[in-house]
Amino acid sequence: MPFYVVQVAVPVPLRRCFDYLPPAGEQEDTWKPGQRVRVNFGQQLLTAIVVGTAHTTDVPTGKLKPLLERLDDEPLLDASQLTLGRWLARYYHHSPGDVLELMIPALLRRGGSLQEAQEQSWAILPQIDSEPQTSEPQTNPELLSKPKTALRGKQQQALWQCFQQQPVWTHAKLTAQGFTLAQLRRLAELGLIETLQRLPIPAIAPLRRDDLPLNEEQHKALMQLNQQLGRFQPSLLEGITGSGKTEVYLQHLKQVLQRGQQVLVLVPEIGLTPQTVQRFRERVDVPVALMHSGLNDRERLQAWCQCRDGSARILIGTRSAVFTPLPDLGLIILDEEHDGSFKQQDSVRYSARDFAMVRAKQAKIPIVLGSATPSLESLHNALTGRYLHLKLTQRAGNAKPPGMKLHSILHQPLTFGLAQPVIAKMQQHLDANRQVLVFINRRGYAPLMACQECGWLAECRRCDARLTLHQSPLHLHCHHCDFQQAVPGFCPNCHSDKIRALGQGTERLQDELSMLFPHVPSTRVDRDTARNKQAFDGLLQDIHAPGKRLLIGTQMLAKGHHFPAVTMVVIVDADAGLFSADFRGMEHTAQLILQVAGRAGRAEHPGEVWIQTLYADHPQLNLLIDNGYHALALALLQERQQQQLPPYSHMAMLRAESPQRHLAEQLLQLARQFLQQQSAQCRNQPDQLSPLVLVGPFPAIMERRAGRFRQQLQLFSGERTGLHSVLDPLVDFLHQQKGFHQVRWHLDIDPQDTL
DNA sequence: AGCACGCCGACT
DNA sequence: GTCGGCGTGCTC
Repeated sequence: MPFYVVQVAVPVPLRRCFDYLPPAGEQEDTWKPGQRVRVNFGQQLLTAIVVGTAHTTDVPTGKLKPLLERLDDEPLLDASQLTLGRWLARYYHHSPGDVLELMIPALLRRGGSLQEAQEQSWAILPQIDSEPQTSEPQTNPELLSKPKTALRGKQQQALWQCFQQQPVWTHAKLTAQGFTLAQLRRLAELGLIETLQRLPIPAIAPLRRDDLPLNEEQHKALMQLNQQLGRFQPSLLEGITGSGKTEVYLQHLKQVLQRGQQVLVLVPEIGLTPQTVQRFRERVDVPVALMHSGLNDRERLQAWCQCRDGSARILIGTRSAVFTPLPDLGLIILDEEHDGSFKQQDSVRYSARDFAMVRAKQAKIPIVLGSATPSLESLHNALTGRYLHLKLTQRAGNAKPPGMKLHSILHQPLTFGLAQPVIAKMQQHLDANRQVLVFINRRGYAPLMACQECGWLAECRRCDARLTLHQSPLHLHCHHCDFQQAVPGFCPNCHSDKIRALGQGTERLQDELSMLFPHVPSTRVDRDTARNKQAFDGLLQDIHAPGKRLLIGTQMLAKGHHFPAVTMVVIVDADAGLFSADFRGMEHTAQLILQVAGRAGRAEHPGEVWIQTLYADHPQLNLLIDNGYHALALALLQERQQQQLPPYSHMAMLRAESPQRHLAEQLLQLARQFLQQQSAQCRNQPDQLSPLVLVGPFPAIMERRAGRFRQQLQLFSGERTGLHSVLDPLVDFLHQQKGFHQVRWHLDIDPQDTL
């Protein structure tokens, strides 16, 4: 047998693969890319992925170690997924191991088997007493007459009761209720229940709603989408809030399902609500799988398997669901495509939107990006004809668009941060038994705690930030590093007892509104009140109670949920977002304002939106209010073009942080020098690429965070290939640098936040 | 990322 | 004399 080595990707952040010797006698063609193997790597035992075999290797023979064990006969990832993995590793400049971590569920990453994952549910067996004429030989005779008497112990009785109420249970759910494996085995021995080889797909609600009637625009969009089936074609569905995008998705994806294909639906983290899922489940009669952060490892693996073996036909999921194997994938829908949660902000900083685009292209299938407020990147692609541009400009049904109004608070007396006309208007809506939503993008009681005698401010020890005062429970909290401390009784600087809360957060606003409107119930929705899913569901239940109500909240309240009883929205302070240092600041502010505004008047009552601002003549804010998002977006695109910012250039960001200010900056200075040399060399070559523009290094907006000083270097280029060709040498160069102790750095491709 | 090796300060 | 601090280098 000729000499060969097996190349594997190891789960370490090293940007290369490693060669191993096959166990004696193993034929070369038994190694298939995508199989998992166990390897000794340094001093550790790891699970790695086969990427190929080779007849030569650069590694000295003495260094080669043998593979220990093959975990899969058939590859876990198919050729197309491995290709996508390679793209991901190259594009985001990460190791193949890091990338495969993303593509494989945690349970399998740790060496678990597919079967193991699927044996973990139990089902009731058909009972003898319902068919008394036959008796099976293995059945316990005691059971024939009185099944329950054979069950010893209260726990077994209770377990049996569970199965009579619901025929199939996952192992995890039963153990969560305190039942043990021994009790389950006892019931299985008695022939009452059995384990299932595969978890059955949840039953479909019998209710199968008919298609809703479409208006002319929706119909036109649907017809255009239906023409794209079976080939790669991106579309941008730009539809104002309430224009019925979801109905278009639903009727379109039915076409795909009818072709026998699967559909992947990606939603923002906060958007995967029971209502959303219910809406899909009640309209299609195929199994729907879910993938989101609320699942445990086993549930996640089960959903993954159902998609991979084709038993689930629709997958609805958040960012990471974009990697799920779907052999018959026929369509990708990515809703709220502008949402920041599609970009991962740590480890592999990938964009699920951009990756979905690559995946759709590879699979030769259509992809639909939907948004009321598309990102300038996607809008640019639509305007230049790379995407099919579909627009929905009318609200579906009888709903009227909300009236938006800028309200100047310049020189105006404010009561609890609200202008008199705004309060009067709120009173009107509440008197009419309607709900009023008050948006303030700051949680806690007050953003500042200050001494009135000496001007001392409560600051975080580890960040360049002030501590936020929280009332219940009473404490000071840093929203950037999670540092918490007690509220001092007197000023630590001058010992005065005149320390006061300055400014207003959701907690304080709720208190103050209860003074202004003493008999109106209120619900606050922010990260503190909606700490977990149960708490959030409880709040939503309150909100859906009939009658007048004040809703106070941060952007948590603005995303994903429908509040049909809200007829007025107040944006307490629009100004914070107007002068952001981030070049995407205005884009994000406009998206947020429209998202909040979209909560008003979704039913037949017209809504109104009051936006308080000191800058009522701010040209871009006025453009948004008078002419809408699209008009503002065009103006912002023009600015971006003038400044050669994305989407008119490509961007990467090198960030570094360290406990010592100068080390982070020094490393980025070296990086800058290196990049300048590199791009000078490139320019001497005949196939001249567009120049590399370097900005920085400069300190991040909040330089010190959690005790580390943060610096950044921005890279821009007109051509993606030109930009990327310089990044691999850069990463190698950075790895070679010595003496930068405790400097952490990372490369962010197409960064979302540039602060 | 881990993990080991190695070279300097404070302990039985 | 050792225990252990973390700086440095390597992983097929």
